[in-house]
Amino acid sequence: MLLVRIAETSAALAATPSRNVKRDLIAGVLSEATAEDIEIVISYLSGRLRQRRTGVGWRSLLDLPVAAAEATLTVAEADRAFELIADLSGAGSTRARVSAVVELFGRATDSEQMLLRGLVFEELRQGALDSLVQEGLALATDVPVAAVRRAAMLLGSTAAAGVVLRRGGVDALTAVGLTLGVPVLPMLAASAPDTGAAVDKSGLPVAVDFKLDGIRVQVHRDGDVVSIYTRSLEEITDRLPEVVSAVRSLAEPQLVLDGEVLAFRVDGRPEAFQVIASRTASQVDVAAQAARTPLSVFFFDLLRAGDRDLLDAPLAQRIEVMAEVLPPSMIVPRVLAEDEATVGSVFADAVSRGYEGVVIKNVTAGYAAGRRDAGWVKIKPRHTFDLVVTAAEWGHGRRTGLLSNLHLAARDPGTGELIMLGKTFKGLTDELLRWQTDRFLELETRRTAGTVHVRPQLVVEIACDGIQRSSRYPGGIALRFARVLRYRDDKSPSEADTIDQVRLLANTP
DNA sequence: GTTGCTTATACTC
DNA sequence: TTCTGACGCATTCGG
DNA sequence: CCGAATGCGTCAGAAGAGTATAAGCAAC
Repeated sequence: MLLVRIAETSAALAATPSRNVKRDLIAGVLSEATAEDIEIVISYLSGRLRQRRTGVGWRSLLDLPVAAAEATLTVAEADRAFELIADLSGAGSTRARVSAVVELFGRATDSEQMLLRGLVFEELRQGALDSLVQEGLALATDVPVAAVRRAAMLLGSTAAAGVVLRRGGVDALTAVGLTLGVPVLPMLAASAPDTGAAVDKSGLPVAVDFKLDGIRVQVHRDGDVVSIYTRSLEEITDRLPEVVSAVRSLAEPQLVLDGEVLAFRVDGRPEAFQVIASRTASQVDVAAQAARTPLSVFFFDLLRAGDRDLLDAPLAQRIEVMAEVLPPSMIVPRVLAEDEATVGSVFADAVSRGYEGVVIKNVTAGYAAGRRDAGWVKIKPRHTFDLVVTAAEWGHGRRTGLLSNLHLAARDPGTGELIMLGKTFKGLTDELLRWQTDRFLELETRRTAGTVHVRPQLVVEIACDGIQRSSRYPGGIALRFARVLRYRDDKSPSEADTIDQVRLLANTP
């Protein structure tokens, strides 16, 4: 298939708001794709390259060659080019990568260059990603969407499901099962502001799991072979030797487990997220790091034990089997709750012991991978501060022409200076965006690239999940997941919160 | 040639 | 990771 | 009884914080 077919479809997708029209457009392209092309075509339609990392970023795409006049590139040729580019390494590879990129883009027309750019950045902005492609695939092949979704979850991608479907038809698609060593898309949790809202979503009874602020891991074991995958299904087995040996020590030889790795401080409270993230991201000198910061693994789900496939079993049953095959020390702290009051007390207990909150899980629900429905609902405490806006950045995409990203600062009670703690663009309605754009332009003092600096006059109430150590910001701390709640018209900057008040969050025992 | 700093990329939440 | 807004579908409301 | 209004689930897209690593480059 010619790449221009995808490029034109992508443009058409972007041009229509209707999900049904998008689905039909996708189905049209997929019905034309050959068995050889189908994986690439599905990948591209859902806005992704097949290659996980190519080493090509915005810098490499700064100056692109003049576009080709005629559309000759095929999807297979584009894929092969990215395959070669991804393989480059060592001295001189940066230059080689640039010239390979230039060559590829030089063969692409204008619309194809736009498509390739979108694929590289995963910012196609055509209003269709995986789920709509799944609907299109189902329509094109006359297969129920649910069957496509299920195979995609079990195989880790829609593209993989499409290959099976094209090669072996519906029968092959429905025959796809959980396979040891093939990671499944992880189940995701919805969120709720408090226990009442959470229980409304999940129903009762529920398992109330402590929410561990670490790194999600999916662990497969087939005898001596243990594989560990991240949330995005990247394999990180070699980075977590203690998890490998912990799982190898279990009696059950065949397992698929879902859990979180965590580290502890000497006082027994969980380490900061950054410490665990650093461990999980490190590939060099793993043994020394493991000695310095040992990780613990806590599993909260079990999808396979021996020949028992538990994917569709209710959580209550999966919990029972977990108790059979795992020692209590490897199971997430968890309480079964019949009522909201119990959920509330477990939440309070988890937070007071330094955990991130809780995730409540309906005990009748199966493992619905890749979906963010009401089966799991997370609850986290919400901290709020009144901070001063010192600048705002011009938005992109649907926020073009609007001042969007706010620079937030707290007062230094000693000097009276404002100390920047981070930025946020979240929580702003369209109306608020328009209002603040006008207001900031009135308060403008100077302008730097993409940023309008303003007189520190406006106070916003900001919610965040917590604070973290920062080497970037002058106060040594930064806000985690900051979002705007409202402007405090009733407060002047002198009444905003101080950096000391913000720091108190870090020092909770 | 080695060392140390900077930049780009890719990943976690 | 969080949040807002738009779409599509099902259910309820009103003349 | 039928079209309009409303509610809800699902999806897309706006962009934050940190950390590690490889390659490039300047200084010794």
